This record gives sequence, structure tokens and C-alpha cells, in this order.
Amino acid sequence: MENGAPAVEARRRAGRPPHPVLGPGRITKAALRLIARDGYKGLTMSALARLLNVAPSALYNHVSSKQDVLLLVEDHLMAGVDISGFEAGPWHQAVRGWAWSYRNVFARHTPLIPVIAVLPVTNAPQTVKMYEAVTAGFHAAGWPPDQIIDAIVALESFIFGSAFDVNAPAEIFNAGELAADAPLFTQAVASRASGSGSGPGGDERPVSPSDTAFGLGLEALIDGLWAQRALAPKARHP
Amino acid sequence: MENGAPAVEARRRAGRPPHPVLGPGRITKAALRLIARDGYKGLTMSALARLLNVAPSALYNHVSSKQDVLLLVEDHLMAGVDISGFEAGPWHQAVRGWAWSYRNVFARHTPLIPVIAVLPVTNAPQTVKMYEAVTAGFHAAGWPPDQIIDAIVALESFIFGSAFDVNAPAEIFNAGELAADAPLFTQAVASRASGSGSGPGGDERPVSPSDTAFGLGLEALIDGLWAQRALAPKARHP
DNA sequence: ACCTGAACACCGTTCAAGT
DNA sequence: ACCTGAACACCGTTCAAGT
Repeated sequence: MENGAPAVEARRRAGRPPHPVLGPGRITKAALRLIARDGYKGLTMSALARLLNVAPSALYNHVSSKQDVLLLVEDHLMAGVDISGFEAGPWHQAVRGWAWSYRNVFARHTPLIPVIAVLPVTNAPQTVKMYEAVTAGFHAAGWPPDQIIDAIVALESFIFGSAFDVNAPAEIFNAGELAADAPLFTQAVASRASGSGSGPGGDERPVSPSDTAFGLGLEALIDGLWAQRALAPKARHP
Repeated sequence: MENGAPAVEARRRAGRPPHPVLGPGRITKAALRLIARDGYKGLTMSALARLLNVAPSALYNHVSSKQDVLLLVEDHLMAGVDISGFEAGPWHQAVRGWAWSYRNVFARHTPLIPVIAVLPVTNAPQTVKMYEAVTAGFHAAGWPPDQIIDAIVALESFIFGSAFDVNAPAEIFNAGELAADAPLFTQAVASRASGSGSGPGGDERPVSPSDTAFGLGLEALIDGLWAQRALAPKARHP
């Protein structure tokens, strides 16, 4: 108990510490550790404080709310989304690689999606950086400037929705007692194609149902958006 | 206080009432009233009980959790999604009408989306009914049976993601201080097309940015899926 | 400026007791 | 079977007091 090993920090007395104990970086890292260990239900301000060896109220010197913590986590994760394809390769392939990695990152962080989808990017530098890279890729592919954001938003909406689907249980479409009233649906569910399909690289290997649906929709969206790009109306002048 | 007007019910004594006070229908209706008045933050078990003039614990004789209440609400809302197009009209138009109404319903109920996306349809009759109608429409349009569910899932993912986008504030893409580091993105945001576009009926009238993005993505998805339907691989036989 | 400790106003859920 | 009332184990957030 009283040996010199500082494996467990001693209780801190009240008052300003010699140098700050917390900060955005350490809070983000602790939040990620908590999420990895216990999931989002385990991410509470109390648990976060406990892991950082401070009182819960100390967190509010660095973030103004729990939403703020979620924004820190979100922005950190955005750095993990693959934007490398937009720097050089063809547009189709760049979008494909970006979309798959974007979905895969947030499939494990779906509770962030309602937050991201509604929060301004003003204080999320990694997020802005990602958008800049994607916009540059669209620009380089000759996209009409006034349509780029709408195309990105459409892709993102599909990506976010698909991230939820990754977490759906296998039996989500089991109609149970209601199957008798829905014969075509029940049949379609039973015959649902799975076991092989195209991944981000177009390789042929076993994939889950959610991967198959994502691949199908993503290719449709990429092709469909590209076709509409050609038909795009000229930008209106006021 | 003691006149005969039963405007406010008298406090009920403990013990089984002469006939049940609650039930799924009344709970659903009360939940919807609460959501309409105070939003989802106002939907608590306490508030629900108060509106129904019972103790919070009484609710647990009819639902096993708050998630159960959300499932009741979700299934009720599904009846409001427009599936009429699948009974007769052309596939493209049926999907368009369905998708717009589906998005519009859940744009006002985004907190349900994480629940729907992951919960089995086993005890949601209206939801199963909707899936049956949509499946029938795909079937009638000659869709390969083993691809129907994946196509529906892809469309639904886009719809759910887009429902969040409807609630995004106008300034969501304002990079603020970070604008200098993201010139192309900032420019694209500034020139974002808006003010007119195509709604579900293809009519020309003012639409919000989220409507424009949804319309763009939906048309791309419809066209892309249709094109892939033609190229669909034959169903594998085991 | 940045921490502690106590307090506030909530949550969803359980369970014995009553009829 | 279906209600009440009390209790449990939490939440996020605020704020005075301390250095």
C-alpha cells in the first residue's frame, strides 16, 4: 500500500494541480478505450472520469458537455477514413475505397451517427480535412462544383444508414408468426443471395449480407451519380 | 374540486382496476402525443405514465421495456409509408414515391432509426406488411428473387441516412476558422445548388438542400439498381 | 486555471402489497 | 391480471470551496 510504486495514483487533493491532468487528447484516448472495452453504454462521464483518475466534474473544465466528448471521438475517427484514392486514382475507385472504409469505421460507432449527421464541422479539423480531400477528388474528376456537396451528402447518407445495417442481427427479417401474411417477402428473405460478392477491391470472397447489400447499393450509387453528372444542368446565374 | 365534472380523473386506488386502463393502442397513442408535443427527449416512462394517468410501473404490465414502446411507435408509423405505387404503376415511380414518403415519416422520428435498423420485424405487423408490398412490387418488375432484399436494404440504408440529414442545421458545412485549410470544400459549399430541383413527382419547385441531395441520390440509386438488375448474375444452385 | 466533493434533477426498472 | 407506492442503481451537470 505504501511502497513507492506509483501503479495507482494517490488521491489528489482539491485545488489546481501543478500542471493540467486532462486535455482534449487524453480525454479522447480514454473515451476510445472505454468504448473498445464496454461499448457506448459504458461511455459515461463517471466512467470516463474514473479512468482518468479525476472527479466527474473535472471533465467540464475541458468539454462543455458529453456531446463535446462524442465530437472529439468522431473527429479522431475521421482520420482513419481512407481518402488516399482521391489523390491520384480514378474517381470510381476512389469513391469505392473511401465509402467502404468510412462505413467500416462507423459501423463500430453507430451511436455517433446521430451526432455527426447534425453537428456543424466547425470544430472538427480531421472531418474538414476529409471533406476537402473528397471535394478535391470530385473536382479533379470534372464534377460540376455546385453539385459536389449534394453528391457527397447522398453518399454519406447511404454510408451512415449502411453502418447501422452492419449491426443488424441475422434474423432481423424473420417475420415469425406473421410470415403467413407475407409470402413473397418470406420467400425473398429465404433466397437472399449471400456467401460471395464483391468487396471494395472487387475481389470474390465470402461476405456478410450487409456487405452484399452495401456493395450492391454503392455500385448503383456510383454508376448512377456518374451518369447524372454528365446530364447535370448548368449552374444557374442570378 | 369536488364537483361532478370528471375532467381530471380521480386518483386510483391500488389493486386491479375493474377493466384494464392501458393496452398497446393507448400506450402508442400517448407516446405519439408526447413526441409531437415535446420531441423524443420528452418521451420518458414517467411522462408517458403521467399522460395516461397511471404510475410508471403500471406500464410494465404491457411493455417489457422502453424499447418496446419505441417498437410500438415505429410499427404505427410504418402504416403511414406510401406503398400504393407498388400495386400498379411502373417500378421506378413506385420506388420514388415509397422512398420519399418513408424518408419524410422518419425524418421527424430519427431517434427510432437506430432501433428499427437493428430490431427483428417479428412483432411488427405493419412493418412486415410494408415489406411484403415492396417485395411484391420488385417481384412484379421482374427482379431476381435472391437480390430483392439486398436492393431494399440498400434503399432503406439511404433513406435512413437521409432522414438524419433533413434535421441538419443550414450551417452544418460551415468550416469556420478551418475554412482556410479547405478552400475547395468551402467553395463547393458556397456554390451548392439549391432553390429548385425535383421532388417526388418530378415537379419544379423550391426545395431544401437535404431534398436536393436526397433527390439526386435517389434517382442515382434507382437508375443504378435498375441497370444492375439487368446484369444480375443467375441465382446459384447448391 | 483547474481540481474536489457535495448536491440537483432527473432516468429506466423492480417488486411487494393491494384488489 | 393489473394497478399503486416505495425503492434501487444509475445518469449528466452545476457550483462552492480549495490551491
